[in-house]
Amino acid sequence: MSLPRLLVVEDDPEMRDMMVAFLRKSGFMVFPAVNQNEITKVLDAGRIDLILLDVMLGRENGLDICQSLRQEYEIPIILVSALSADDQRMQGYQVGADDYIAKPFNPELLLARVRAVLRRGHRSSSLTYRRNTSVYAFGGWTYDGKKDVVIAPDGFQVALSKRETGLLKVLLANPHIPLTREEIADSLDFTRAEGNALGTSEGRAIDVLVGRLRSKIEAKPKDPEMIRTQRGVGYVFAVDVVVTDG
Amino acid sequence: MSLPRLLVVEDDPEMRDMMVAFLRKSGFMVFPAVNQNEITKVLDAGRIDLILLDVMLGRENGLDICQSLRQEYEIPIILVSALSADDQRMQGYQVGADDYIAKPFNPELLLARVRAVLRRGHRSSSLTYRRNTSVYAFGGWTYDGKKDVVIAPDGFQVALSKRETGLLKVLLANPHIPLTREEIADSLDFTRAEGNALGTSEGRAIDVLVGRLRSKIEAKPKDPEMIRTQRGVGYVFAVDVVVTDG
DNA sequence: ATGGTTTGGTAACAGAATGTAACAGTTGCA
DNA sequence: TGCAACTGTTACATTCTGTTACCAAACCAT
Repeated sequence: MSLPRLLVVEDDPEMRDMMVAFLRKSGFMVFPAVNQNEITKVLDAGRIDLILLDVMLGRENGLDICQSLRQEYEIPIILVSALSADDQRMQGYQVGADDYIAKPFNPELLLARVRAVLRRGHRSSSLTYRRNTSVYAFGGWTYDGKKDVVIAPDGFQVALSKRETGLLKVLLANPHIPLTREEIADSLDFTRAEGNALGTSEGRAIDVLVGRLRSKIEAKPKDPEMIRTQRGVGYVFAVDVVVTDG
Repeated sequence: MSLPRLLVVEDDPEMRDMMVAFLRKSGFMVFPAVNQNEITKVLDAGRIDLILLDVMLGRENGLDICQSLRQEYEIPIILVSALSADDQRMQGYQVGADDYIAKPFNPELLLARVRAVLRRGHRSSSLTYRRNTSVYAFGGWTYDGKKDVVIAPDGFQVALSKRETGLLKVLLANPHIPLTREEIADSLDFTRAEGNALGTSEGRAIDVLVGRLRSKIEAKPKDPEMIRTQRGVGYVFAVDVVVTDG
């Protein structure tokens, strides 16, 4: 099969060259662009499977470009930004971005996100978005958001604590998407300053919480199949999730 | 589906920014306003699903604004106030507010209230508001306010004490809305200074009362389905309530 | 292949929050 | 007036959750 074709939109030469080189080494065909004019040329020239779009583009704005692209293309878009403004991320999802990565980022995380978005294709999914009344089916399990209950494959209800349920919701909202501990913590505790690195024990708290949830929903908690560890990144919910409105 | 759109009316910049940031992170599109003039502009600009309205607005008064809005809009309104005046809360309901939150508040509580009000739409419901002659149906049970009797699903009447009935009324008036122990205590005892934190034993008294009511109306008091515990917040009546005028 | 470093798993602990049995004082009724 | 019911209070038990420490696994340099 052909290599996935990425478009990297970044006006900073050093950053652009670094991203292009790294992604090419990782097995992608990568096309660089500096502004919307160049984006258009690349899109007209051939198939693009995913766009990595910097938000700060000199005189142009990545959010505006994203919105403009959505008028005509269904191509997955990952926004990349150095800014940590809380509302910008939400704005990104509002203009149709599929994911959002904050600079500076671990190249492994970038790779994981790119692969995740490529795998699931274009479909908005965010860390914070949750429909409380939906029913989620995953791996033989069911989570009923309206009744707030978890049903095991054997039909029995499993009691989860508030934090465990919160973590499950985050995972259900982001299947196949690697999540850092910071992202998980942000989703569980909205008062946390987003983007702030976790302290040592805060990160361990996420690890312990993941372990506790695993012990309740994994057939083999020591060899988890649903909540996988992504070393150096965080965790990924490696199971298909079917959502039904309540 | 589209994100719920909230309007936060707060003249204190720090408080407004904090609420806006928190609510945006929680998955809402949030629009700030400082006074009635700005409110009008936001409402004219597009759909608003809920208004969070501070009562103390410099030279303007949130209660007056609420009343004014009710002349023209059916948008749910939650009043937010630092004052603890008992009658102010009643005034709020009288001018058409859907809910009332006293500062300082737990962000989780704010979120829970916003979601509850959005879910049930515009419909007056308050902690203290009670139509004593109504008939309430919930979870197979019935409470007849006129006769002041509780009928179990099996058709038999269940005797509740005065305090237990009082608690039930509070819960029936606020289905799906997390209530703190302070709010429950305020509703049960009108002479209590509203907004005052409960003493240790006062809070335990609410816990014991909840336990006693659970033991009478829950199929499994140790695993309650109607009166759920919301750790760190209080309790929530997690059952649909159908009200019929007597 | 080996040793050192980094990262993640998890058992154990501690503090906070909640459930509840038991007790005592209060209230209402016969 | 006596008694039963009611209700607040207390104390103990249980649950929840963050933190710490130890250990195992993975990774990297030599």
